Amino acid sequence: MFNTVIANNLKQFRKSRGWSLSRAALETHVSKAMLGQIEREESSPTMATLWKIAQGFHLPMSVLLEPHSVNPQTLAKHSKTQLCFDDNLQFRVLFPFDPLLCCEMFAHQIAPGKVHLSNPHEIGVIEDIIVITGELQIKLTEHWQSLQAGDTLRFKADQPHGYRNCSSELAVFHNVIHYPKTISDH
Amino acid sequence: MFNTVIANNLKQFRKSRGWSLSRAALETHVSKAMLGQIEREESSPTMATLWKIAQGFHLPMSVLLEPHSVNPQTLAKHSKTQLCFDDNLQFRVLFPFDPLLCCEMFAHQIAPGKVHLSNPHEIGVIEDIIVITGELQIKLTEHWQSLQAGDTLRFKADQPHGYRNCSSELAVFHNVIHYPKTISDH
DNA sequence: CTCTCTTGTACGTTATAACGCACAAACTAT
DNA sequence: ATAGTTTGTGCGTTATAACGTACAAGAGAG
Repeated sequence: MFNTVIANNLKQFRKSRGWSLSRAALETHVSKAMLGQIEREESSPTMATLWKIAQGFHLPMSVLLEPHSVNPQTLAKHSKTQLCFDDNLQFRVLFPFDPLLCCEMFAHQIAPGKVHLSNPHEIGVIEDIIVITGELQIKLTEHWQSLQAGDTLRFKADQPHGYRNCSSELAVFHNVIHYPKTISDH
Repeated sequence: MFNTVIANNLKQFRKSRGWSLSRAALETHVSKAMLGQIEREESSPTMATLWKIAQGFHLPMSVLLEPHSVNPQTLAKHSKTQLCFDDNLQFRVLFPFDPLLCCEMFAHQIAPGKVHLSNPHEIGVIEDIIVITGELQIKLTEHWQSLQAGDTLRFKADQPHGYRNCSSELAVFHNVIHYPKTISDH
């Protein structure tokens, strides 16, 4: 269940920071005993507690809630991966989320005539678009704008946005998602 | 705080479904009284409870957790820029250095038979390579390795490294340079 | 109109999250 | 080697989540 994801993520981030339970308790204002319980999946934390933990680690909530494989601090290499199909937008992971860099990267393809509308990310998330081939239209604040191959666009992704391809050729673009490094900016 | 986000989202989705608290309780196996408490922000739900709610509404957790506020604005947009020439490596800026994100991004081209050796960056700098077209060889720790189009590589750039193109076609790759957060003056 | 059903809230009870503290084991310094 | 400090776990206590139930108000049916 979901408590496993949180337990693994909390353990991973605490270890990568080199924090003891006591240090983490000081930083998060959640008791050492409770942090231990969460890591051992002996308790399901409330949202308020999870929020304190995320604040203390200066991480967005989503990072605590998403399943992660362990990302080593050493070199990472990825060969061209299989396309995944998600509605009208095909994608593959170029770099999975890295808690140190607070970003992840995808390569997307959108076929002629297809539209994809994205749900907003949490506050503070910024996205980069780099058009590789074709022509991509992107919708921001209810307004569609056109990007050519070689164009780039950076926008706040904590708002609804969308992609579509009105041309007659496949559009390929890369998407870097930057997560906020601190939550205290809210 | 975060309970407000959840309260608003729960209310919104329940209303849009036309579900009463009783119906939602049946679907989610969370008591009517608790759902009401959550919506009125009188209680901070545990992750286990939230999971049941998401399941009952057939929604991913993230939809319950993300604020749906509108914060529209394009941060940066760049059309295809002019190539610069730097020894054997041609480049153009995709995104200039951003002190908030602590990264910058370039598109590079290296012609057949050319080699480029880079001096080490300061300690902590990490580089991403995304090969767009052609075949690129990259030298790390005195060892050349080959990357194909679609491959990615992340490495520590605070050590000597190099690029070369041994093929008969132009190689194009993108390069994201992540600077450590503590050295945001670039 | 009256009667029945539905709805959301309040309240007391039960279950469990979250806490402070003690302590054994491990680690560090002399 | 010993002494002191740190670490993570277990336990009992406190706080609160989650529950079932009662009920006033609202909605719908006849």
